Amino acid sequence: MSDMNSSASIPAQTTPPRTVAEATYVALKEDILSGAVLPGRSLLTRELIERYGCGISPIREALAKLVAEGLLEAASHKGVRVPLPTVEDLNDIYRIRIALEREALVLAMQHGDDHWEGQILSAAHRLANAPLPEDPHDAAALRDWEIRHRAFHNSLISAAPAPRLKRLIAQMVDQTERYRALRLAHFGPKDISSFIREHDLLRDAIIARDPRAPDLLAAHFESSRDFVQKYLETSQVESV
Amino acid sequence: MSDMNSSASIPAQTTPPRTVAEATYVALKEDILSGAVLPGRSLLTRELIERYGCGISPIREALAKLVAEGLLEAASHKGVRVPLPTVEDLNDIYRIRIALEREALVLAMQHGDDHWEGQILSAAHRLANAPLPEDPHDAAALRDWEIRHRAFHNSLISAAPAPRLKRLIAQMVDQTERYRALRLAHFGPKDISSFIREHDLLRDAIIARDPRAPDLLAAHFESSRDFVQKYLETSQVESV
DNA sequence: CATTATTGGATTTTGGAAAATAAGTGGATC
DNA sequence: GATCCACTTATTTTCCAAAATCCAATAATG
Repeated sequence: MSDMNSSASIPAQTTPPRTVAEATYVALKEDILSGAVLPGRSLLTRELIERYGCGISPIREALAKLVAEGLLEAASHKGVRVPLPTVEDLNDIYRIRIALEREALVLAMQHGDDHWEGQILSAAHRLANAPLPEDPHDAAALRDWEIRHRAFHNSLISAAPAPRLKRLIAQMVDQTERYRALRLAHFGPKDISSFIREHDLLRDAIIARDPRAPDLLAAHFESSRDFVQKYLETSQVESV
Repeated sequence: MSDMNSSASIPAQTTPPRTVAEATYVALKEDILSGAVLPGRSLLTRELIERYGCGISPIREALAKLVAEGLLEAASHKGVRVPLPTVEDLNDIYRIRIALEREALVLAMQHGDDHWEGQILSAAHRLANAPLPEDPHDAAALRDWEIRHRAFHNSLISAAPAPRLKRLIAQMVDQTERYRALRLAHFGPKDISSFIREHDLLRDAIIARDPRAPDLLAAHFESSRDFVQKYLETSQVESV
């Protein structure tokens, strides 16, 4: 009971994969989000079998799941590939995420009790204690910060009694993760302090049940989107 | 070139299934939405193979896709089943749908041209010309009305340049379809005329770019949700 | 020379059979 | 009489080989 939630070995309450297909799904997803599999290039079944050391069926099942989530795109008889990052796609994704998270936050603020508030304060504290490193190449520290950042945003809407809504939000969070590298690579000290302030304001507004909190959350995501968009446009020419 | 788009043989631009898995997916989905496979009962792979006359692989792929869409729920090593309809689930689904469609409508009203307006007027006309039958047991007429109703709502947001958003909305529409039977069975003359009026107001507000149109759309869905909810609560005891 | 068929190789898709897991059953023990 | 354990059955999950399909390069034709 002492270390049920304190264990930070694995983000969230990751249940151990019960089938090969699940394990493959998790591994493949991580490789997509981390950028290990390049956008645009189509994934060959044969290579995937070697890489993840299993048969066709689990691969196929994992691919189908990722396609349904939108993390991969498929053309019949032509394989699957990671969609290319574009400004249009970025806007499309953030628009959905903002609409859904706003809804979830309203719900959470209606139904959340003091236990929920405690979770938010705890997650905010843990986020504040792992500041973004000045050096954008410190992968381990960046990853740690990302996990805590995710945990913070997750805590905000955790009290919403809407499992489908929360599952959809999780999917959109994954989608925005695809742009993670682009975002973290360009973080400067000024952006960091601005981000921290937004998080603090958000936390306080939510705890105080300030009706403007959902707008703050939306604005937070919009600034995050704009930040990525700025560097996506410039790097558009370089890549591919 | 003459009849590229004019052919109305099949609703929407239903591309013919290119693989067995696709065909199975479509058939199984239709069976779920129409209520042919009962909620709660777990689907046996063996039975599905017989029913749809194919091997395991396409079945498995179709199931995976439907699970990812939320139309089926799966437990590891314990098969899949149609989720039981509940008031909580209904609210969860409609909450998502309303948030997303509102967003899409705002976008469509910004980007829609007169071609889009024409599509709306056309779809509205076709909906008005196929009034809901007085007899709630006229399955063919009900189905025809449903198709036109869907086409109308689809036309409203068709101009939104947001493929991911529209795909997600389509998924949510499917989810609400699960409650189709419950909704159509209890439609009375009063409900019908009320529905028609809401559609007309919506059409006019959107064409006129009335900023209150998104609110009208949300209210339309809310009344639809409340209608289903009323009869879901009473029938909860009977079934299962 | 441009355009259309053909062919070969690569890739996806499928069906069935084997392995792994969960559920059900009966009997022995306390 | 109730509980637990070993065993049997049912079901899901996985693997693999064969069939269907697609793509690109080549040959043939006007």
